Amino acid sequence: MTLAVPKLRSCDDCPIRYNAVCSKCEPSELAQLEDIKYYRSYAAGQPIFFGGDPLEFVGSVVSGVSSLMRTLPDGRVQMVGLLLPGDFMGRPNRDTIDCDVVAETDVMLCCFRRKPFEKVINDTPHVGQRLLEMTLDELDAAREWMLVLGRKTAREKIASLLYMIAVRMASLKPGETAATTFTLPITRETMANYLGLTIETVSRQMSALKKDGLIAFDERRDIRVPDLDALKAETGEEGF
Amino acid sequence: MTLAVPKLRSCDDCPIRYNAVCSKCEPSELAQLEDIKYYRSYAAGQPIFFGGDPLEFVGSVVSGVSSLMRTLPDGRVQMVGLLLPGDFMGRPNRDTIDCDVVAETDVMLCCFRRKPFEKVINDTPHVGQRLLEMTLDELDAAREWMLVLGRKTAREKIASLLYMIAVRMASLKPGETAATTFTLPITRETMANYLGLTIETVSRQMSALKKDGLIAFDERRDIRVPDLDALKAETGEEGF
DNA sequence: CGCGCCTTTGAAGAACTTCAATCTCGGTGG
DNA sequence: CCACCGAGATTGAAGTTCTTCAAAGGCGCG
Repeated sequence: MTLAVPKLRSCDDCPIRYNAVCSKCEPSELAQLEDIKYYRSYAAGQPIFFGGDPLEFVGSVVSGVSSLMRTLPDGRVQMVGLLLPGDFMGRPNRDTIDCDVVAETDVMLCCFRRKPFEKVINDTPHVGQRLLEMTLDELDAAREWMLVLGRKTAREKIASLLYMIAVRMASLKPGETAATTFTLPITRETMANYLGLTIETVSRQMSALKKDGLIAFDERRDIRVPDLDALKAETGEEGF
Repeated sequence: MTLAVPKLRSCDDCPIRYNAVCSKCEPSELAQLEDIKYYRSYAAGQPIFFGGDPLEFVGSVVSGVSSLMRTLPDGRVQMVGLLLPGDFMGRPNRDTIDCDVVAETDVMLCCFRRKPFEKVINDTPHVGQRLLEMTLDELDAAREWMLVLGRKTAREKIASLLYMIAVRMASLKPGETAATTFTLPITRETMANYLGLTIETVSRQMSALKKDGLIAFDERRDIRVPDLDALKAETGEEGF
């Protein structure tokens, strides 16, 4: 199921060299990581981890987008994280993974077997420090998302998701602060599972935002935002 | 507004010595922390931080319960974290705090000015390692909560909150795995703000759970759970 | 061309909120 | 001592939002 492993070899050429968990590493630390790293690729739609499975490796998203999801016994699903290039997957000192992880687009990972990675964390300072920073940022994002899930209307939820994706996709290309056009990396169903809505409500609100001129799209995935501030005003986060 | 500062002095006697951010410290590390620590107390209802304020100190909850909350410009509120004894507040390498923090009960904190605390993290391994562990646990909890907020019914939300509090309160007293009686540290309004509900819905569902014999209470805060498994079955997390 | 997947749209129904009234209890002052 | 007051909590009725159920449209692929 995995795609052909790409030829990337040196960390120097890596697109996430300065965002990922390795970004604070000194040359000697980087060499240790480079020794134990390996790449894996997944096609869009493929599972990367199943919740409850032994956590054999951890790693960084090099390219593509993947999701973390939690599932209730009766099948209800909630997405709990969106991993873009640079984001880290898995956690040290934990034998099993607690979420399903899915490749939303074609994904390439830079992986480390968990035990050797834990050794690097214990023996050197900068990987653990960077991982702490990244984890704190993710915690902030999760809390922001709790506000969206708990207190926003369907329309505000959609606007918040689109706005977040516009900003995060843009931040991957240095120079831009927010993209006015982007391709949604996820389906309507995944959007619904992010927002705690049904697919029908997502569709209706997307149509409503389109009718109101806040977004435009013909192909269902290619979104254009004529006025990013106007979209932001729909998120409920703006003063007035 | 702060209460009289209590007389706790030595870390050896500290009730959270083996849970908190200092729990992995070796004697020399503990001595560094002990040098810079100081205590603060807050009465129930008092604010500890306002979102956006400069983050002058970080610290651990020694006793009591406090909440993290986010607020939308129009006044909608969502609680995004519940801090029990041992939990850590604030984050290193961040100049401002992004949530309001409120004392739900009388609270005592063991505080460190942020800059010296950052120095300890940079100079010694075990505080940062422990903080990473704790942050990862909080991230797991936040994601669990996203599932509650996004996909559970009002009844399941209430059951989930009560169950979580029963388990977490019990885990503070070694030996118990879950308490069958406990005092709710929060008002109905705070419960509503945790669960993304209105106060009326919380009240109705509490009454319904009481009528169904899943919980009992006379005083509004003192909850008894006759059958913890039966309560868990109402959370939606059980197989069937 | 026809099938399947994803999406959109409509209509009916359920869950939760809103608005409003009442209740309980602890504290305060007459 | 007791009546009153206010904050928190409960309960009822009406209203809104979102979901559920149902049908149909669009697009890619064999």
